[in-house]
Amino acid sequence: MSIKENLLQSAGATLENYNASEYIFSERGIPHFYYQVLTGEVKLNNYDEDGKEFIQNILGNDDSFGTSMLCIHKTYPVNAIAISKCVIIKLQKDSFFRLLEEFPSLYNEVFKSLSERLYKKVVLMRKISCRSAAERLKEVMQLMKDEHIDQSPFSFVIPLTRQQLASLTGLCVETTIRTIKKMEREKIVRIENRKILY
DNA sequence: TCATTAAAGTTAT
DNA sequence: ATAACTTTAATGA
Repeated sequence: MSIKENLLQSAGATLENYNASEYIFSERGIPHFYYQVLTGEVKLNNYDEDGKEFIQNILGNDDSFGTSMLCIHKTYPVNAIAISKCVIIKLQKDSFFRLLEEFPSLYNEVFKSLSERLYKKVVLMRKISCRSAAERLKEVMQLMKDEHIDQSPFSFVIPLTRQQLASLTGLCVETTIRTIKKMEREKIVRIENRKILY
């Protein structure tokens, strides 16, 4: 779900380097660019009044982000922050829309990608609301695992810290840790040198 | 059932 | 070294 890098380049896109924890854009900012991850990982998040983080989404290789806000001229409802060192390709808003005009097939790509995002968001929201901690964690892990080919038990290494898992489910870290431990005892997950296998 | 606080051990920068 | 993450335990809503 991405636009070819060379196509973006020819339309005038530029590469940006970010270090872990650097902001790419922040909440309430005005969208000016189409963004796509080349390497590394990016999270979309919010902080509540107490400073507690809620992660909306984690993006990786070839994922685009911030696109929906570009189309509806509203300010960003989230921050975009680099999780690791990463390279982001970004294209000026006007150039992005010109590119879509020039290559209508891209419209389908973008449309499909946005729809997919929306679908997953709805599914995730339903799964993490009104459920026990263990169920929330299991559903989030399952959703991530669904993206991968190998569905056999314990084949999927959860690519998140317990902190991030907590921020993604709205649980506190301690509860997350205790629940994961319990799930290990119940053979739902396996833990190998601190990595969670599902 | 889960959040919060505190305290201590471990890993990453 | 220092910050970030992980873990355990006690306490309370």
